[in-house]
Amino acid sequence: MVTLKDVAKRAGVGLATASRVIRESGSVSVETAERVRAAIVDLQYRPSSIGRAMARRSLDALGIFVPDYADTDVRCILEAASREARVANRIMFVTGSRSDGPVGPEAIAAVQELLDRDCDGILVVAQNLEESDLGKIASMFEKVVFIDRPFAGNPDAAFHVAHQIGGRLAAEHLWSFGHRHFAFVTDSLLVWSNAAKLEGFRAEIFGRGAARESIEVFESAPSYQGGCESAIRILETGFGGTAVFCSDDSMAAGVAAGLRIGGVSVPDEISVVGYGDSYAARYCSPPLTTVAVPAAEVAQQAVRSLLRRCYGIQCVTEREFSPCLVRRESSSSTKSDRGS
Amino acid sequence: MVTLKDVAKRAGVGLATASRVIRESGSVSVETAERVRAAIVDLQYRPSSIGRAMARRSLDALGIFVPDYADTDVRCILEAASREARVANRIMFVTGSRSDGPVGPEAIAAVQELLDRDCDGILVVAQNLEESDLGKIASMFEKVVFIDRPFAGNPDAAFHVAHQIGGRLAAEHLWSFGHRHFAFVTDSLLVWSNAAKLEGFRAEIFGRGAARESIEVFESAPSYQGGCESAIRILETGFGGTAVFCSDDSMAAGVAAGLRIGGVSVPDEISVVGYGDSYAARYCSPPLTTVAVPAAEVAQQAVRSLLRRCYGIQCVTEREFSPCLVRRESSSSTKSDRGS
DNA sequence: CTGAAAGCGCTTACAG
DNA sequence: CTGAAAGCGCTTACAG
Repeated sequence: MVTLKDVAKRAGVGLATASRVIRESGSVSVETAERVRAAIVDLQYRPSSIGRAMARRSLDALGIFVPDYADTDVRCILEAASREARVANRIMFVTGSRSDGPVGPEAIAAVQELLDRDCDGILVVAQNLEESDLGKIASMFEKVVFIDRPFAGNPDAAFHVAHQIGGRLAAEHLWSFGHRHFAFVTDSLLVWSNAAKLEGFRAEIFGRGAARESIEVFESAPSYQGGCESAIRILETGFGGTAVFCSDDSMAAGVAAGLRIGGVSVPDEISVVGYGDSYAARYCSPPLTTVAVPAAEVAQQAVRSLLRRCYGIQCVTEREFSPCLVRRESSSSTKSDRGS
Repeated sequence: MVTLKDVAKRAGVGLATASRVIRESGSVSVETAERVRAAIVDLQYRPSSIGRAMARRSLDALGIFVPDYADTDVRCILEAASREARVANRIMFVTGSRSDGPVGPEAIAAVQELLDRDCDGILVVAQNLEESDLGKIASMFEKVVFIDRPFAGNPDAAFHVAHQIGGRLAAEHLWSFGHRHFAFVTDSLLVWSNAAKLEGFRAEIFGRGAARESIEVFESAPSYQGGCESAIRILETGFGGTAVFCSDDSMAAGVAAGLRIGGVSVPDEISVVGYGDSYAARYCSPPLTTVAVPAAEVAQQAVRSLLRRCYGIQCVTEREFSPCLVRRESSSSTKSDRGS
């Protein structure tokens, strides 16, 4: 392996000088620099990032933990995060769950591994984590940023979409179409984002004077299958409403299918609104009205804030991320009262 | 920062001994080991991976280049790759394209960066690269493995699905339903996987005695939109066939939609078969018959082969990855000759 | 502008 | 079983 020492010897200079021309720091005379550069080319020298890391005590690396690659947003997050790091001349370590066990312990183990790897900062995709998990992680290491979930213990360390606004948008949209009685379909209200969507939805609906009973909640698995099952339960319970808001597009696609199976037409009899603007929303039939979410921007800003904290790199960082409504064909104005 | 030296001093032993008990290598008396462990706990010592990397001249890290996160398989690939690396106690650096420019130069630049980071081995998701790009990359570094594309320059360094078989499966399926005249819709035959799908499709169809004209090729953008446009062109050219095979599910979903817009029913008048078994296939209407692909296994085996080459870690590695047909509702037996 | 030297935190023959 | 020492490839005061 060719080292700096070889370069210095070849160029007839000291180690320090050779280092200076490579780092382009400090002052070196033009001729000396020229000689060093020639030596580098001759020897095909490549600096060792390990040696540099040793001396500087940093790998210039960030780490990211991704609990669930199946999630729609993860693609955007990873892409935006690795790009943002690269632009700042940092590299990104990725790590995921090892098993399908509870995500809290997985996240903690992963963060520990990332720390053992001497990352300067860590990003945690935290959508399925609980406040207490975030607390534990934050106590392990100071330079952590959470994505897709707020952190009461340190709000500045969390970047996430304002899902309450997403819920409001869906409510507003359905209300304006004349709907007054709703079902909310979700996988679990223990997941922060789902609770936030419902919170916003409720705030908007109740704010317009509707009664508490006008929103019924149904829970099932976070999948097409789960949505289908919810639809069946909705029909079985004699649901008298005209609109279903789902916390996830796959579920919404399943709900639409399940309703159709049950003989209910979408959107003529029941409108369905999804969330996420994923493939499921675009390709299902009818294409879903849904709430689109700026996942990439969230990740980008999260990385930037980490870069600032780790390296003092200054860049503008936004903190507000609002979703927006995408109108498609699964929602329409109420045609008839389904007679409840 | 607490270092090994601190631990050794505290335990009253030499550096070498402390190192031995941490690495659990070499022989150390039970009592000594006990004292060292106590010191580690007392001081909350965490070994520095940078120090270790310096001494061992390896970060125990692999790198992966992902050209396009939008690709369906990428999720599986990243998940499988990072998991497989982690199981072997290695970490994974991720890097993607910086721009939307040509992927060849992007890949080369990324590999160079990964090398500069002292990765021990590199994975390249190579679906959109050309043989010459792979050649250049292979000449930069020996320990590279390509995913999703064969490499004539070194077949053992490439792991990919046998898309020819995927093409055959689609052909077999459609043929058995009585179809004899086809359209193949793709974004570009310059992409290896697309060419392979068509090659397999043709081999099967021609092998059954069909004429060359029985397969017409249409090219458009690799998206729903593109598929839609292809469908319109197919109808405009007075296509007399009864089946469309697409190199990609999104395009197939678009084709189905486009045909419907053109007044042609799917699958009653024209059958559509997609490729990839992505969300688009599951959620579009009608759900698409498609070819499912073992993307995760390909990535897993690619990582394993790299682990073997970089660290001599032995594990069974498969080299054959066959897709399989998923029958859904977009294909059926020919009802009528569309009179060509 | 330049270079010798110390130091970053480990591992690993080697000698005892 | 144990420890002093050399070495991994850089960076960076410091003195000249």
